[in-house]
Amino acid sequence: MSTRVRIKQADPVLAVESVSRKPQQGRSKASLERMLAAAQRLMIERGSEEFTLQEVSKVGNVSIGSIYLRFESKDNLVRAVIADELERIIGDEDAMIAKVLAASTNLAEFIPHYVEDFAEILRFHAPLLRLSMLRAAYDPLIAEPGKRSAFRSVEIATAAMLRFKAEFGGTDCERKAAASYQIIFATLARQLSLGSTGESVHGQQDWTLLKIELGRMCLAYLKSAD
Amino acid sequence: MSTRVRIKQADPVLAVESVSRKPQQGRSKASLERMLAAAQRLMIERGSEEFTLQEVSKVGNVSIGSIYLRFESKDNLVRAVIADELERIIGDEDAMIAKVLAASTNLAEFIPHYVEDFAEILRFHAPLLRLSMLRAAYDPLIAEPGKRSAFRSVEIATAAMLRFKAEFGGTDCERKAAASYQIIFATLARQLSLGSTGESVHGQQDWTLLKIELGRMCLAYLKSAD
Amino acid sequence: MSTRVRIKQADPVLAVESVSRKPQQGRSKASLERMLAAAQRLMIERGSEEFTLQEVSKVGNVSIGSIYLRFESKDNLVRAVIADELERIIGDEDAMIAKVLAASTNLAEFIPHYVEDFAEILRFHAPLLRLSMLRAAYDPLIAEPGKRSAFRSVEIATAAMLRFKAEFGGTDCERKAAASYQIIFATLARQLSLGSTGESVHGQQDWTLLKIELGRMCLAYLKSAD
Amino acid sequence: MSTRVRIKQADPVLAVESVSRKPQQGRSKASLERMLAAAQRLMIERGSEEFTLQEVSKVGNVSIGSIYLRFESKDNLVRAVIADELERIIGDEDAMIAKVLAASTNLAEFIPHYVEDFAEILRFHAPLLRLSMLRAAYDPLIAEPGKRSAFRSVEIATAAMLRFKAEFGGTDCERKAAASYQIIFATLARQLSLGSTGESVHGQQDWTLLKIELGRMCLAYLKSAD
DNA sequence: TATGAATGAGTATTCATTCAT
DNA sequence: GATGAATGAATACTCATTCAT
Repeated sequence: MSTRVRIKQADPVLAVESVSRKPQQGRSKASLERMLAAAQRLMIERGSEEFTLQEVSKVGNVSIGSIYLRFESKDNLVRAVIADELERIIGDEDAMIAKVLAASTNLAEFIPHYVEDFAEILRFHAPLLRLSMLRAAYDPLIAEPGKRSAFRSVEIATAAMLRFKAEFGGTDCERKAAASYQIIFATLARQLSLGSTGESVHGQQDWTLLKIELGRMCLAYLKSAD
Repeated sequence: MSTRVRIKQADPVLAVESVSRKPQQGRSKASLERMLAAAQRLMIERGSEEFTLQEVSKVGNVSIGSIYLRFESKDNLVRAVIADELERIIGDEDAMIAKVLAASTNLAEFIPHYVEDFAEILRFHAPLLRLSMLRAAYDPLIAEPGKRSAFRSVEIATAAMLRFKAEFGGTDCERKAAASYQIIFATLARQLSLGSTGESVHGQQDWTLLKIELGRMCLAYLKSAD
Repeated sequence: MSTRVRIKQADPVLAVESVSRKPQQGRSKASLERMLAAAQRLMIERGSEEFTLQEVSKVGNVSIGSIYLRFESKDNLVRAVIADELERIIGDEDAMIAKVLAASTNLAEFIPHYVEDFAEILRFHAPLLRLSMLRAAYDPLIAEPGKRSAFRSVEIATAAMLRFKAEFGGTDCERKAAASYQIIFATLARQLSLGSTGESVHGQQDWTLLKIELGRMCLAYLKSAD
Repeated sequence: MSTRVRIKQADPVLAVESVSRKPQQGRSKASLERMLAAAQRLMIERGSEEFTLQEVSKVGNVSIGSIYLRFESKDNLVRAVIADELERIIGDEDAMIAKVLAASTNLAEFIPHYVEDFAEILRFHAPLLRLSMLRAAYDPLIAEPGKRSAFRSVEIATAAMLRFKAEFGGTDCERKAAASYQIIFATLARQLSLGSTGESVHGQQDWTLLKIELGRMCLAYLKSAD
């Protein structure tokens, strides 16, 4: 498979339909789904892209030829798996923000709730999100949709915080909201090893505690006068 | 090289002396250093462990046989490079903390200064630190020293903050200091792509700004009464 | 596609009707012609048999299944294309000989004219003729019709020369006529890379010159007393 | 293996030493020779380049890795086999010309003798010469040395004929000598299927006869006044 | 009849590791 | 000790052929 360096530039769009060769239906569709599911499963189990097409063929009960009928290369299969996941994450976040906003009447309610639910989404998607971020570092075809989904995440989160702008201390609310998002995401991501930080996997204890403190810190910051 | 999965359990100690087969001296020592330097250089240049021993042999002007005389496997060579780096990072942090403490008379001086200098250390060691964290995810032989160096980092940082315990708001200063460290580290790490987060590489602007806000947030949090 | 070695012995007849599975008519006929034309075009463009049935399907607007409905294998499709071409070459030669004879009143007029027009026919059919000869080396099913068309070519050419038998020097006119044909054909074929002879592709200059000298040589030979 | 189209341009030199990675000696040398001999044998047996490296490995009793230690690719191995053969052909021709010249006191003795001996050399090297010419059509790395060896062949042959220039009829002896060479080579090559001409492999009878007539034709031509 | 999706055997190439010198 | 040539398992990708619809 291509090493980091050999990625060829190509069409930057990347939903499954764009990496996959054709829209499919019926048996074809089922076969496409089986190979995507098999690849996804292997990627999650292994925590890496180190699986062989032979394995996908066996696990997904699809012939190798079939895979090449849908995907130009193993790289494109991996990209499709990741692109799918990114789509799902965006959907989950949209829904989550709506739900949390509906349940919150002020900033002090919103922030901890958001941290909690955002953490849950990240935890759920952690395995593939991790691979997505790793690959984005050298594959522009993943970097692009990765960036898009990240921007989307920033936007909906800061927009939500700014609903409570009146409670913010100081001026420059946008800056504060943006910084809060960055810090929340970075901290959660690290706990989930999205950024692979060595001692990462803490006990449940630390993790719960950290989420609480993270909320407190953001609240203190957003409300602070200066 | 072994895939994530194939790591064999082995002696968990890992300073260079422990991965290397023998204590060396003179010519031998020089040769050992050349192979470590070559491997390090390749890892930094490539941003990955995708180098061949053939390359190490050429770059470091060492024979392949020599490498196997010192290291049981390519994995062990990589581990030694990482272990070395972790040692150096610890040293740098110790010195940095001492310097920043000496220059700070209160928390409001200490925090931004610490964020700034810690960021610099992480930036300097980013390439290998990234590989270290990536590998720690599946290689217990790296996870262990990684954890040790991370604990050390937490300890000296929180100890330093606690020097200004009197300025903290609320009770439970230890918890606040620890959370502050976690959040500072996570945020800095993410900006440096230590956790490869897609849109990661921000402009100088964002980066500078974020460090400032990070300091403000921590200060607000540490000083807040509740 | 079968390698040189794997050619299966089979019915040695080979006009299109013999390789094709059934006599066709109407829509079927048109489809058969489209696949033959597509294959021919690809063989000429590529200068080899390295095309895929997928490509024939696309270029000829025929389904792969259709191809297998007419031909037992890709090999047979290729054979049909070649057999067609051999038929056409024979027709062209017949017409050419008649025309050249009609225009010539003696050997000195006939020979250069024949060389010129024969060269033109070979040039026109060169791409497929080349493939035909290459394949004949290992495929008996092509060797056979190749031989037939070659014999035909010898026969009509020598018969034509022998019209001017009275002008020949020495005895054994048949032998001389046959040798002349062989040498003319071999020389022309080589210039057209039919036999791929390395430095083959000469300039227009050499080519024109060689045809002239070839005529002179044959004339000198045919007329020489001994 | 690369299709006709994918040949990469590269250093145009091509003796074995240039395609092979290093000058070798002792065991190394023997191993290099075994793989060359195995490849050569397979190419001759198959009459094509359709052999696998697995086969070379088995036949030559060399590991696949060893092959890649000497040759960058299967293509380069094939090139080396061909380049070797071209070298040998040049040597044989030089010796042959010298011998024939020494034994001939006039053109009528030289020409048939030359045709005979040249035919023998071509027959001996026919199998690889054929592959060489086939490959030269699309591989510049073979076209170049092929051209060189062809030019050499033309030069020494025409120079030899011109020793008997005094016996030539007409003017423009160089042109006649050159044309004679072209026609002799083309005719012999075709009989040996170097140009794969379908009915090619004639009986011993025809072949012997043709060589005689070829000599007569050249003599008649060279001596003819006009 | 006609279609074209599915199949899977076959092959060049890489690179960690060994071991004869 | 030191060398680096030799080893061979492992893997992405192609394409003729089949067969369910």
